[in-house]
Amino acid sequence: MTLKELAEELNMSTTTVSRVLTGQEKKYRISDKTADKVRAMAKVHQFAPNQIARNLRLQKTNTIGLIIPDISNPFFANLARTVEVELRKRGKMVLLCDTKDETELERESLSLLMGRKVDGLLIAPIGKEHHHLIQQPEIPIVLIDRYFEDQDLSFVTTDNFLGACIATDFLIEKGHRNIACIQGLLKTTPNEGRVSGYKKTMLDNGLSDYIKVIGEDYSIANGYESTKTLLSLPEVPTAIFSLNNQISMGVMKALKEHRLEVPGEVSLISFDDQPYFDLLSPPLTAIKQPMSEIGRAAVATLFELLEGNHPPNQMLKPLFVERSSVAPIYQKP
Amino acid sequence: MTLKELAEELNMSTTTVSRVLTGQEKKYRISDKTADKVRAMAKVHQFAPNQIARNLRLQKTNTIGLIIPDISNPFFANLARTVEVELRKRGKMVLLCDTKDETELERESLSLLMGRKVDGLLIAPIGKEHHHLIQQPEIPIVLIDRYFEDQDLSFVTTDNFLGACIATDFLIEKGHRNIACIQGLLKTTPNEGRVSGYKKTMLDNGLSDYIKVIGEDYSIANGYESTKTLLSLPEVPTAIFSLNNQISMGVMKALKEHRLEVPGEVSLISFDDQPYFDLLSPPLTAIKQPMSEIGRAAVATLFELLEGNHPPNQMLKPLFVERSSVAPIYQKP
DNA sequence: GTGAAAGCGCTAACAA
DNA sequence: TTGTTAGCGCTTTCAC
Repeated sequence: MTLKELAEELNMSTTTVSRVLTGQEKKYRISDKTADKVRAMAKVHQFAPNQIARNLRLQKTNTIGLIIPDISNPFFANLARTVEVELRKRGKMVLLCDTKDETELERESLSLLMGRKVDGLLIAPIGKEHHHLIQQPEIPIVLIDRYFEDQDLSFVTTDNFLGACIATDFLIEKGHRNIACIQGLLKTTPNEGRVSGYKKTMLDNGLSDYIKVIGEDYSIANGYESTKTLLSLPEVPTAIFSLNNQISMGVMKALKEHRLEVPGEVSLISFDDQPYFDLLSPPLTAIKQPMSEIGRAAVATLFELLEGNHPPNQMLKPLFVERSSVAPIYQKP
Repeated sequence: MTLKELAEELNMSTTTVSRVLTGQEKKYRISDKTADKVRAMAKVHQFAPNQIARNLRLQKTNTIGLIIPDISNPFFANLARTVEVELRKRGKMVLLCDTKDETELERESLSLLMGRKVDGLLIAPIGKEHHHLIQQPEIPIVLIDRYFEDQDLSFVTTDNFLGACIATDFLIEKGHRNIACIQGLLKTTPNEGRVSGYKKTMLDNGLSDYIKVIGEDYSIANGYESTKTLLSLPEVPTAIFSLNNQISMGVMKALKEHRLEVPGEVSLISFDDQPYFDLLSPPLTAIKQPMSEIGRAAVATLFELLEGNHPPNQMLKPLFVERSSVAPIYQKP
């Protein structure tokens, strides 16, 4: 049923009906009697305005595009959930695009979403290239997790540097000196932040000789291979700091294969906490990113942008979740 | 830039431009020269048609609504990924709704998506109520995972009955007799299928005295509490069959707290495989649902429906993934 | 207080 | 081979 049909049935103009249904009755001083009649009839017919027509007329879709590299990664799945819930609260819906970590798909997603005239964009970019992120015409964009120093797009992210400092500090306090770091995707801001935090802390503690960064992406395979490499070193590290959850899984797998006990023989801290970390053997000590906060902050930032403001970028504090994958070094002389 | 502006710049009618850009040049025998000019100019201006206007005119949005109870559950996250990728291949985008396992939100999502005139709906329903799933006007709907016997909506699901039979059979073959089953949400088809499979297999093997079904939803808490109850029984089961991944996490937690060794003292099989099952201690034996296949089948079914066909419902075969959480019973007399 | 009519940007029936 | 025009369903300016 259309607005027009409804109006005909009521013997009124579409204007009046529309005004009542969009809550502008006061503004146009429509009589209560008329308004009530309209509402009653609308209810009877379960009338719902055609959003497409509405969008076209209003030049606004109440739709936000959400672009993420891999929704099957729990990190992003959690993010997607918070974002969806927050946006819905504010009357927006989300068009989801999974880029499968392929820049080409990211580019494509972006133009598809622009064609659909989304009101704004929430992007967890892949991060290798990023100039395609700025589109014509410009619409509000908030980057999540990864961002770019040479572009002034708004972003919300974890304070990766701080997180890495906390993790490294903790290991050092437990007496570790030979601490290796297995990194994720090179040249992406989170990775660089984490690596810097690690390096800085090592340096500050006079452990520059032990600084060892290895690895190249956020994958199980990378964690696995990198660990194997570390184990083949003349001086095997007593602790590993792994820069995301997937890498940690690879590390665990390799360690298990080599029958090395954690934390007895090798200690491990992971960036990115996950619910199942509790159930691993041993339960993994981790730096937890505040996912819900990130999601909420991203949405809030986007709304500021939509309202024409200039919200500040946000670096949210990570949490330290101590479990039992780190042992003091003096246990093993 | 709009089609009209483009046409003006080319000194042509919008009709011609539209025809070329929608690939109907042959049909209307538009001269190559004209067509080339149009394409060239469109490229120069990076013209992309306004999809909102297009949708309104065509009465079709090329958008599919995806409604799921919890995208942060890896089961649904995986599903969402396959679905998104498959739909995109076929030129559709997805509007995502997370219902947080609340029927009210499911209802709301449905009407929001109807208002946006999605071409079809993919729903993993919560399953407690379901009459709101049939909307006016009717549009193609495919249910995923859960479905309803008394409604003839198309569905794609795992053969839950078969999966449960395989799991139970395996335990029995290993010599277990006292096998408990921790179930998920009551009165939902997957749960009922799994429970029936368990019961049937126990019955067929003359173990009716040992049939024990406990639990009430798909949560970690339920797995945890139910396990505690089982452990307080005079005759503690030698094996537990847990009906989903979340429940299994709760089971593991409770078992760990009680310092019961798996599989030494209690064996465990889980419905729903997850990547991290490999890393648990011990690695969990599981019944794996073919997520990618389910996603692909759901999309394929939806397209059949969109084309006016009557595709058959699908029950896909689960896979048995043997790891090391089940021990033969004679190890423990 | 209410309504007529224009127009958002596109496609397609009909005309030429 | 190309163009004119109506209309998808809604909101809103302007008029009464």
